[in-house]
Amino acid sequence: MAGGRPIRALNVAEKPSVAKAVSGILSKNPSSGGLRVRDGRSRYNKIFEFNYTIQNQQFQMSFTSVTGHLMELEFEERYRKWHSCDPVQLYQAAVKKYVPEDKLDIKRTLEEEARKCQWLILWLDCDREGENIAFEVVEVCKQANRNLNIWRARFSALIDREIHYSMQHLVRPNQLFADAVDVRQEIDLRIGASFTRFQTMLLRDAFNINFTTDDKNIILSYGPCQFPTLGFVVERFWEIQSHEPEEFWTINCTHNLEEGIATFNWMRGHLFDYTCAAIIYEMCVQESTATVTRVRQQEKLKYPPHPLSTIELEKRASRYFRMSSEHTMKVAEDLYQAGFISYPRTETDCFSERTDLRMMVQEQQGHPVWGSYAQRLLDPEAGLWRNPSGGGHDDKAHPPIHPTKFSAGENGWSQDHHKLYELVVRHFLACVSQPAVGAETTVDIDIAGELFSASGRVIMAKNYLDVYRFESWGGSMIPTYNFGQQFTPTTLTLDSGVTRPPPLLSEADLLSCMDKAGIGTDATMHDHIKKLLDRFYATKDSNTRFSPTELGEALVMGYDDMGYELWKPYLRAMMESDMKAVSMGTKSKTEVLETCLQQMKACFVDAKSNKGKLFESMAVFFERSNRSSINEQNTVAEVVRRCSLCQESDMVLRRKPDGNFMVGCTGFPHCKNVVWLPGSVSEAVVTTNICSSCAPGPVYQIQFKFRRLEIPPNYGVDHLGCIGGCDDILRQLVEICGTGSRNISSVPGRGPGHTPSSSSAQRSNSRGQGACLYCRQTGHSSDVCPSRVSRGRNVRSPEADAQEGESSIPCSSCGAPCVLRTANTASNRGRKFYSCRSQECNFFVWEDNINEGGRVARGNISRTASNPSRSGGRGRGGRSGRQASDFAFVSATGEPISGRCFVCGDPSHFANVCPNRGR
DNA sequence: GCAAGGTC
Repeated sequence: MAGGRPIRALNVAEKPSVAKAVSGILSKNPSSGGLRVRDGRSRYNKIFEFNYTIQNQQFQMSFTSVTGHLMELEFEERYRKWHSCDPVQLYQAAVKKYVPEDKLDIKRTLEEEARKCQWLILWLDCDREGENIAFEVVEVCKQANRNLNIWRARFSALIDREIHYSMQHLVRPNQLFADAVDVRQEIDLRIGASFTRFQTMLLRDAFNINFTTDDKNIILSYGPCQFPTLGFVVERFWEIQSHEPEEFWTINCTHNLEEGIATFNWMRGHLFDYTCAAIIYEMCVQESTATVTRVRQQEKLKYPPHPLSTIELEKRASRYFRMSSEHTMKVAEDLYQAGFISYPRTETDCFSERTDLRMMVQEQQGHPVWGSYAQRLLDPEAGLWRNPSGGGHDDKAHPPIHPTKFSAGENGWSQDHHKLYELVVRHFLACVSQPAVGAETTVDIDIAGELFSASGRVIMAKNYLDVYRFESWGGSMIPTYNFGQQFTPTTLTLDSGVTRPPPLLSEADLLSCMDKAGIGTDATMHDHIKKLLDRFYATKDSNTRFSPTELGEALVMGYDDMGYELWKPYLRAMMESDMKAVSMGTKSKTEVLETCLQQMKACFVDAKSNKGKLFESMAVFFERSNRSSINEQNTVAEVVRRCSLCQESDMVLRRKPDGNFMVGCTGFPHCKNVVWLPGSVSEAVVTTNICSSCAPGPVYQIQFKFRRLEIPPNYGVDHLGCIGGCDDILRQLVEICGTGSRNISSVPGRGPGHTPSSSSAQRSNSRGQGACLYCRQTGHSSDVCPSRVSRGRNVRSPEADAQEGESSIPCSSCGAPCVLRTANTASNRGRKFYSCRSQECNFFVWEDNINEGGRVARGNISRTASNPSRSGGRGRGGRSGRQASDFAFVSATGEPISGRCFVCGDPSHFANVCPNRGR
């Protein structure tokens, strides 16, 4: 590059702080002539000036910034109004990128500066969005100065060496990265706007959604990020609702010594089969001497967390302080703006090797609470320092969140500012500390062939736990044992428990789900969560756990009933992989856009024709509204034909407040032309088929669905009909069923459709009333419908567990699997029993014996203090020589319960020695 | 009035 006259270059960063930081670094050299600052058109985006040399060429640098995206994507004016078009048109409607009003001042600064420069150097963040913003800046600057020489600086941290290196090794901007973002923007806009308009106009006025005083303004939004987020909440809620508690049993053993108490856990964990657990327990009781089979001592380390990314900050603030992710980001932004912490929106969880970590620790030495810990960290003799280990994420744009300025608390800080700053500092100090060290002892014992294990832990060095007060690592003592040592347990109990459903999703859980599925970015995840609350789709309790509202559940249920997974994260995942393909150049921008929008349009059209499902799911929770007749004018009605009476307006298909359909003239009340349809219509959709005989045309045919129970058996449920006068079937059904022109209850003999419930009390019970939404049978509600089991809402059903021949329990005699079978003998036909699969073993037990006779001792049963007998018995097979009659059981309350055989019910022996077994 | 993504 030649020397000579200095070149004027305009540098642009993504945010003011980066413009300031990079200018500061580049102007440190005395030859820079110092750093000068002047105002631009925007009060936030200053312009920094300094001199710089790139490969012997002198430059006069101006360095300014934007604030994120400079442009927005929007539909052309004629599509902006909600009623301007059928939402389906939004899949083709023209869109344009423009600079919104509040960014015009930045645009003007860029134009003015660009005119004075020969070079444009782009310092946007080095991610896809940054690259897209770079091209927005290029577009604006090029319009002002077509001859600009355009360069891109690539940097991953605001560190002197790296910034200088970037400036000396400028590259060209990457169009493919920017294209990928263009694809995302367009898809998000078209899908979001079309579905939001569709479902809002369809449902808002049709139902009484009583969330606000003015629920006319409620928006039922759909978005490719917000809906899957709602999906996570609803799915967990359904999982909890469909949980069926299942009883299980476990054997616990304790041993008390002067040194302490050891609690031994059964290696089998727990068994769901009582008989099996009880028989094993019985064996243990009869041969209750415990033998130590292994003593293991190990050093265990508990590592400090990785450096702090945004999602971790949000999750931990939620867990430790119950702060919402949205509030956390607000407070973090304040701390960042005031210079106390680094940039809070980062995916990076590892520090660059060039970061001066020790200097950051030094800053904290004077703090009254954690200052002494910082001092210890810097003392080589303390041996507390450890270079932080990263979690493998790097957004190449920002470092992990860390303190940037010391503070012992500022005057203007709220409690939450204090808490969050403390979390950032303690987390940072923890990251550069040694892990906590513990000595763990594990003792395995054998009782009658069953294995149990106990462990204890002594904390040897707390290390990072000294400063990271949010985490703990419990220590527990265990007495000393030696290999081969034998002892008699102090207690040996058979305890029962019940499986519990998972808890509602916490905010931290929700963030994890989103992170895993790639929903949102570090900077937007909290927005999506907040949107669920703002849209009344979900609520958050004081424990930061989320439940869907009836509205949220109804919407997800509606789409689920249609068979779409629009509420699942797959659409976003598909878009993400397509975006990657675009950014790699393996797929073109147009190809991805066309394919995705084509698929989504087909889905939208299908959803529109299946809107009855959304109506049905909404009707489960909400009353129909009387506003709908007026406001249905606002929905985009489907045109059937030009009105043959007034010949001025269209005849459109409408659904009335009572749920019935009609075709009426839009010229009403001036023109009163109307075609009444049969009252038995449950769904009606105008098709694109044109009737070949009715005139004047076109008259579009309508696809009808009739309620089976309301039409004669010789008529089909599905019918493609015409209202132009040519359709005999339609005419006959009007005669037979009547029209939907009267109130449904006044038509005798007509089966109920989805009659709107008339009170809130009724509404709250609506799930248990009327026909099931799924199979339309009465007697159960849709959420427990057996036909839904396979679709995942009911996680498990008892019927599914009791499959003929399914291997379900280990044989208590030989250990081989027992299978559940159904008897086919004359006396026991249909009766279920378990039998052992082994040819050598003939273990057999009636299932109803287990349920009725087996549970003789509910709750905890344990051995009494009486001495166990080891005298030979009359049993056969397995572990011989046991006799049950010497034993008594006590219940959890200490009352004695005599033992009883689970096979034949005889109290004189146990099942494993039952003479009737296998008969 | 709608999305999600930047950012103040």
